[in-house]
Amino acid sequence: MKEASFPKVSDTTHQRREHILQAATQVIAQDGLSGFSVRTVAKKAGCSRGLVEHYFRNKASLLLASAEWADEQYLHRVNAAVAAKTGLSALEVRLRCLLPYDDITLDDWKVRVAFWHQGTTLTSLEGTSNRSFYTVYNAILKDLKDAQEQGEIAAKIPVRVTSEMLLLTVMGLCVSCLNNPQLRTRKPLDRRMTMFLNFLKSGNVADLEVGDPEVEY
Amino acid sequence: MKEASFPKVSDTTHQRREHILQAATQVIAQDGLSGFSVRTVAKKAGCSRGLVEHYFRNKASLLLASAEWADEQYLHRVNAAVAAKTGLSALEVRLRCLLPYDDITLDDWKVRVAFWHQGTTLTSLEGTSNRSFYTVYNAILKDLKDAQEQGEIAAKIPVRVTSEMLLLTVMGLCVSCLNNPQLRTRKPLDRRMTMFLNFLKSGNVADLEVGDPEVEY
DNA sequence: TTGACGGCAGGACGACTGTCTTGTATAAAT
DNA sequence: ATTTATACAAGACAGTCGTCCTGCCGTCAA
Repeated sequence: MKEASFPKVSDTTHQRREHILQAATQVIAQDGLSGFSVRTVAKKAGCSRGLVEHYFRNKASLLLASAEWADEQYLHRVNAAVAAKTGLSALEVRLRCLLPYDDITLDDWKVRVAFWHQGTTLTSLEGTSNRSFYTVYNAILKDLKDAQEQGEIAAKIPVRVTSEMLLLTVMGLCVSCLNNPQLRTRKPLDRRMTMFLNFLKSGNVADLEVGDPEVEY
Repeated sequence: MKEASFPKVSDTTHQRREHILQAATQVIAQDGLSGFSVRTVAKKAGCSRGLVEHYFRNKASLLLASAEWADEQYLHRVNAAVAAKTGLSALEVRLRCLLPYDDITLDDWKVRVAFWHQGTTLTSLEGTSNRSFYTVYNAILKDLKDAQEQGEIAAKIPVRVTSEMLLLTVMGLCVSCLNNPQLRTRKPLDRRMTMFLNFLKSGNVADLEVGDPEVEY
């Protein structure tokens, strides 16, 4: 076998690749897809165009790799945060990892929306967005099932549709935060977070309201 | 007063402007923002670059006008569909107008996502997206209040947070449809629609489930 | 009849794009 | 020691971009 004798991909090589991908997602978050070019990514990464082209066949594959990398990064973060938690407490940190409490998660959502948009044109990106949706969905579903087994929530709650609705709502909330600076501050987000959890525990819409709304529309 | 003697904006002038705006949103829906240029819009509208530049100072203002136009178009459609309805039935058609049942509403969401993305960079677009969100929110809120007065839903349902959650969920659902072709067909959308409505009427999560899910994740 | 002017078309230009290509330096394989 | 392959840099090029600019044509004012 020839492959076995080939030198393993060195650490620095892998690191440089990741470095470029990080730069790429930063460019997208800061300047959008219109500011995303091989040159700007190279500049952000502090290297030459040649290097970027060396690691990525062309612009499209750089974009695809960036989408996958951004997704992985989120999964790493959430897995570290959830740690050994299960049930409702796991669900809570999982959702909190999504909410744009800081600039990092806000940039995450900017990047996600960028890829959603790009996915409407470039079909190769469709799969990535879709896969990451179902990854989060399944994680939430498992949390809810655990919560049910542990008796944290009622047994008659339909976990599948509830998981989906929860995720969809959080998605809607996060993209709303993108163009509403008022919304993406600690208090409004926390209020909605406790709303969701109380709602799950009681299972009744009447218990949705938690305190006064912080903004009047 | 000099303005009074000026000839009114002729119908053809106004129509040509709208024609260009329609072409612009079509370009965005079909080819995305990366395919959106003065030249491509002109070609789609069947006129010259000069004409586009004549009606719109520059590319940015064309983009902004397109965002506002797309928003108006949706409002016209939904107002015509809602007509004299009130309460839950009004709410239902309002939400159904959002769901991507056909290519028109699907393109609508493509365009919306495009502007969300653009809004993360171009702050002049932020306001438009935000305003249109609260327009829909207020409409839903009114429907829910009416439904409450008419006794269609329980009096103790907190209408404000419920309206918000409903809208956020639908937003999340619609963007999910963008990169999940399975989801944007009649049956899955209808199932979720009746879920939402049943949920409002009963007010209990336990009643969320409606039939079997059409897709297993 | 002359002149002004708005609707409209398209040329010109400099900036930027993705990609192809050639270059050099370093390290591994023979 | 010499070949081979890889890591990396940057020049060249053809194309597209937004915008400015000039010009044509029709209409209305004087």
